[in-house]
Amino acid sequence: MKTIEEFLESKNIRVTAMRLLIYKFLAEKQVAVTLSDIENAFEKADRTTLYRTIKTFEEKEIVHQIDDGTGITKYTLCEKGCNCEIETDLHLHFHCNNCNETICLTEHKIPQIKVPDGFVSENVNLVVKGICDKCSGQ
Amino acid sequence: MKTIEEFLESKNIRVTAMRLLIYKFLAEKQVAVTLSDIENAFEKADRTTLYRTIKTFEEKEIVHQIDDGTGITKYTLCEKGCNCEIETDLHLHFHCNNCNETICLTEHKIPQIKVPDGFVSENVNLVVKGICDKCSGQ
DNA sequence: TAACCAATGCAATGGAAGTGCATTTATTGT
DNA sequence: ACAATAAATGCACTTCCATTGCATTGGTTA
Repeated sequence: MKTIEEFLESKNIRVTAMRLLIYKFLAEKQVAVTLSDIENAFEKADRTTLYRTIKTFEEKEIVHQIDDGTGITKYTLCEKGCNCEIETDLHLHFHCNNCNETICLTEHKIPQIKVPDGFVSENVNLVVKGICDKCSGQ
Repeated sequence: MKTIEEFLESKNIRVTAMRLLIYKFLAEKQVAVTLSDIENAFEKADRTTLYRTIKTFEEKEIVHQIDDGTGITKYTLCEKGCNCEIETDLHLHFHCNNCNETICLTEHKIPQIKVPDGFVSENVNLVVKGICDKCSGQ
């Protein structure tokens, strides 16, 4: 069990207080968060810092974006089984129309999508919308 | 073969010159268009009018939105086989990373997506990114 | 023809993404 | 330990798209 500091360093991310806080914030969230979510959680921090921190995390591949169709970019930590650095990885995300939360179903694989002749598939974004387990009362 | 006027009226959309022009513009486009695309095509028209016209078309279900991950909403005419008013319809869209165009592959059905227990799927948005047939040279 | 309602146009707002630059903080070499 | 260097942070600003309020135009109907 590595510490967060060691983990960040292993990814060539310089450890700062702010980055540790943002990482912990993302880690304890079970859902994808927007920049504003992070902003609200750390009122002292500047929006730009958060923006660039997330961007750094993305480049170092410990965070990936989710476009769930709400028009606002969301972010979530990459987990085991999340090969988001691989172009052909299929991102399956679920957006709850009730609580408005978006989660990453990394363990839930779906079949390869076929495209018509002449088309070359490089990347697939799949967002399922509906009611999540918490809101459906199960 | 109904005229456009008759078609719009059958959908309870009042026919105006502007609406006819916008409808024709959408009809002759083979790809999904942004508001700005329409704006550029009709320099005389106000952006608001275009925006509200598209919104009316959406409400009357002759146009549907596409979120292809570029961050800019695109629109396209619903066609035969496009049951976008049905919640469970699977929207398959293809976004070309080369020419940046997005098309609606309505004839291309894909299998039902399964979600974990407790989750209720109401709607699926699937965007495949890659190289389109024109750009792949086939 | 007057009254009404929808469509249009203008102006302005809001939210999110992104950038330039100065400042602070951390790292490296001597 | 200290100077030189590079990265991280904070502030201000810009841009782009989506959206709304309000006044005006235009078409329908009684």
